[in-house]
Order: sequence, then structure tokens, then C-alpha cells
Amino acid sequence: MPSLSPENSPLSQKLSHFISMDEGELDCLAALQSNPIRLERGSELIRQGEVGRFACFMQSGWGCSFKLLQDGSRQIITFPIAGDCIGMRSVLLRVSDHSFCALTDVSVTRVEVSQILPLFTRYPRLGSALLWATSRDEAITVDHLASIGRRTALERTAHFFLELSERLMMVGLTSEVEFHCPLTQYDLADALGLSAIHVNRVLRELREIKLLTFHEGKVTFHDKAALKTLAGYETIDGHTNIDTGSST
Amino acid sequence: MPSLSPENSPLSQKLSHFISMDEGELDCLAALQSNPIRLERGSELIRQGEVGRFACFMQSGWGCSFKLLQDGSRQIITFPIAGDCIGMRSVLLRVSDHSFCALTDVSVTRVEVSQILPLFTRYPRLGSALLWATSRDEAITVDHLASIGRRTALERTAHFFLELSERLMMVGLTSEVEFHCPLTQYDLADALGLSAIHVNRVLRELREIKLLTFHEGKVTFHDKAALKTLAGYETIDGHTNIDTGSST
DNA sequence: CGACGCTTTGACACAACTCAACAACCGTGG
DNA sequence: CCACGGTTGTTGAGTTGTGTCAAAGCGTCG
Repeated sequence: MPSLSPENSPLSQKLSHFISMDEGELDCLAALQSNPIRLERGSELIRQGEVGRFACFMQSGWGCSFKLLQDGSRQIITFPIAGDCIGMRSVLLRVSDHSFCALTDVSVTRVEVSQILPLFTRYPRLGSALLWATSRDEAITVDHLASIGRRTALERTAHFFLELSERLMMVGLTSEVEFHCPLTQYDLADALGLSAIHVNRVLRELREIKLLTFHEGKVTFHDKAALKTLAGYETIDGHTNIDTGSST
Repeated sequence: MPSLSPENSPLSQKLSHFISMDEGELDCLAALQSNPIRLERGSELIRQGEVGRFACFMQSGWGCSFKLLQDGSRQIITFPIAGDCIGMRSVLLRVSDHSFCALTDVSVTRVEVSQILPLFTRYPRLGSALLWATSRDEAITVDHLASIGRRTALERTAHFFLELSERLMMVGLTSEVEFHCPLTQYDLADALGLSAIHVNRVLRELREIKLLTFHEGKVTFHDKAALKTLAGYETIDGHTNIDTGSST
């Protein structure tokens, strides 16, 4: 795997959707992401209940952050990909409220909070871009919550892949119609609040109605427009189709 | 309703669980919260899809922030209470991804983001306390997500009230065994991802097994320990009961 | 008084879960 | 080379938790 030039890291790609960056800002981002660490598939970087000592930026690979519940089941919160920040909350809360596990081999760089805060003073635009990215992640979590709470399994699954695709798009990891996706149906189940068996049935239905195929680690959209209609999908950055009504 | 002395505002009460504040910091918080605005029950302060122009701190009353879905259903994300910040994400994302509605008469103060950012420079401890509070809210949302995804209706409802109680506790709005709670069963349903009718059944069961009563706007815990066991509850600030296992 | 908002209950339907079995694919080791 | 266990995917049958529909009770308020 070729090492990316720092100026074109996934993170800077992502942030450039929000602000355009000058050389100093790009250098600062590059410095934040020096010395990547390689993690093997399956390794747990963060453990629920342990003290969070650092945050990380993902450089490449797929992971999942999840909560373990009393009865042994787990709820996957998100699948971090290149350009995403993980574990920031754990640091601020001191104790980690969730775990992080690598689903493929993964490359990350550690950042100390002490590196981040001064950044807001020296590179305020970069700081606000990071805040924007964080808010965006939060909005995705909230969307996820609404999905699990109020959408059917079919809608929910469709919505998930559309959102994932949009996230991958921002870091240049997908074309319009298909992308690589190393998740198992068990992973999907734990993310979507379903059983793995039901995920299988839902995926079959999505395939049969010719909207989307999930096969051999590859997701293919057959009719993105219809999929968006089915899922009630609105782009993450706020363009909504909903008529919010008016009266009390 | 007597106006609170600024030094004892819900927000400063909440933050004082994280840092102890000196006079300058308290004054700064007080300044942030001057000129409260009164909102009538039912008024919508933030509308999904509109441009988010400001954030607010709640002074008193109850509200709900929620997402509207395509089919008209809604998912309530959280019920902001005194001391909570609302709409911050909407400002940073420019377009609001959710709505906010007052469930009782409510008093809030507007804050411009331009007021917040310099605060991190002048009162860094206050800034980090605010970050902590924000992270804590995020952790609650994530918990909520796990609840809806993986807990049964009964566990989920129990968990919700325990968490709510802990939040109220931080701003001095509850005793150990009971608290005022103006939510309807419809509100609960939209928060818990259930139908109102099923919420009613669940509440009846919680009453029958003598764990919790929800009646006439009042929540009473009859056996908090048993309730925590049922819900698999861990305190928000990270003290967990879960044995995270060990092997791969 | 009637209208309305909220709660409560029952009967029934259905989405999603569980259990069980099997198929396909992998890497490993004999 | 093939046998093997482990992981992942697939399918069917039966169960159950939760949703839907319908109706009634009960406050409050105009």
C-alpha cells in the first residue's frame, strides 16, 4: 500500500469539503498525522471502561466502535474509516464509554489533546473545520439513532449504505455506483440493531427488488434514486426533503 | 418562579461537577446567561432544515429535540433540561439537522458562537469544562442508541428514567426517589422508539413489579437497585459494571 | 355541556427473533 | 492431496415482542 502524501491525507480531503486550506494549515494537518501506527485486524485499540489516554486519526482500513451491553450483545455506533477521528470523547470523559476494534488491518496516528487545543489558537480556521467534522459525525450518530428508532429493517439498511457511501465519497474511497466494504452480516446486524439472520433476509430483498447488492465485500447500487426514496435519505450536510409543516 | 442568582445557575451547578470555579469563571458563565428569553409551551425554537443562527442554554423548563422522518414519525433525541445546551450542532453545520420544541414554558439564553470561542482562550478551564459537558451529552446519545438497538422495551424504559434522573440530579432537580416529569406517554414513545400504547403497557409492568411509577407527571423509584440491574445501567461518567472479557 | 388531550385496555396482525440445519469458503495440518 | 474446523452466508419453521386498530375512561378547559 503506497503511503499517502500528507497533503493529500484522507483527513485533509475531508476537511477541504469545508474550508480550502493554505500551506501552513496543510502542514499542520500533516504534522498531526505523522508516525502512523499499524494495527492488525481484530486488535482492540480502546476498551470500554478503561481510561482513555489518547485519540487517533484513522489513515486507512476499517474499524468499528461499539458499546458492550450487560447481556453480552453489542451495539456498533459507527464504522470509522480513513479521515475519521476516534476516541476523542474517551479522552475528554477520562473513562472510555465504548470500545474500538479494527475490522481490517488499520493504520492510525495518535494525537494528544494537548496538541489539539493550541491548534485552535494558531490555526483557527483549521480548528473550526475540525469542529465542523466533529459536528458532522454527531449528526450521523443522531441520524443512526432515528434510523434504529423509527425506520423498518429495510429502510434502515438502505439508509445505512447510503450514508456510508457518502462518508466514503468524502475521502475518495468510492465511485457513484459501488464500493469496497469488508463488513460481515454480523457487523451490519450489530450496527443496525437487527439479528444477523434478518440482515441476510433484508439484503436478499434489497437485491431482489434491484436496489442494492452486498456481495463478496462489495456494495453495488443499482438504483440510487429509488434507494433514497425508500430510505427517506437526506444528505448529511443538511439538504432536507422534509416539509416541516407549520402549525403548532 | 424566582430568578436564580447567576452564580447558582443550573449550568454552573452542572459544570461544578467537573471543575470548581473561581469568581472570574462564575462571572463569565453568568454573562453567558444574561437576558433569558421566555418561550411558551409548544413553541419551536429550532426547525429541522432551517439555518441554525444561534445556540441556547436552557435555564428552566423541559424541551425535546427530535428528528422528523419522511413518513411523519419523529424520533426524539433528548429532552433538554436546565443547564443543557441546545442547537450548537445546528450552528456549526449551518443547517439544523433537528428541531427543538418546548414541552413546558421554558427560559433560555441565546449565545453566539463568537462568544464561545474566545472563552477557550481567556478561561481555558471553563472551556474544557464545557467540552466535558458536551462529551457527556454525546455519551448519553450513544447510550440511547445502544438502548434502542439492543435493549428490550422494558430495559430501555427503565434505563431511560435512570439516566434522566442522573441528569436532573446534576442540576439539583430531583431527590433520590422521585422527580417531576412533564412528559406524556407519546413523548416517551418517540424517545424510546416504541408506540405510545406499548409504552403504556411497559409502564404498567414497571409499576406491577414494583420498580417504578410514572403517574401524574411524577416519577417514583421504588427499587433503584433492582431497576439498575434490570436496565444494565452504568453511571454516565463511566463507572461500568461490565466485565470486558479478555481473549480475542 | 361537549371537545379535546391523555391514558388504559383488549384483540389481532405482523415484523423481527430464535432455533436448527446446511452450504460455501477459507486456511491449516496431516 | 484431502480432511478438518472455523467463519460466513443462506434458508425454513415456529415463536414472540411490539405495532395497529378500536373503544372507552377521565381529567381539564372553553
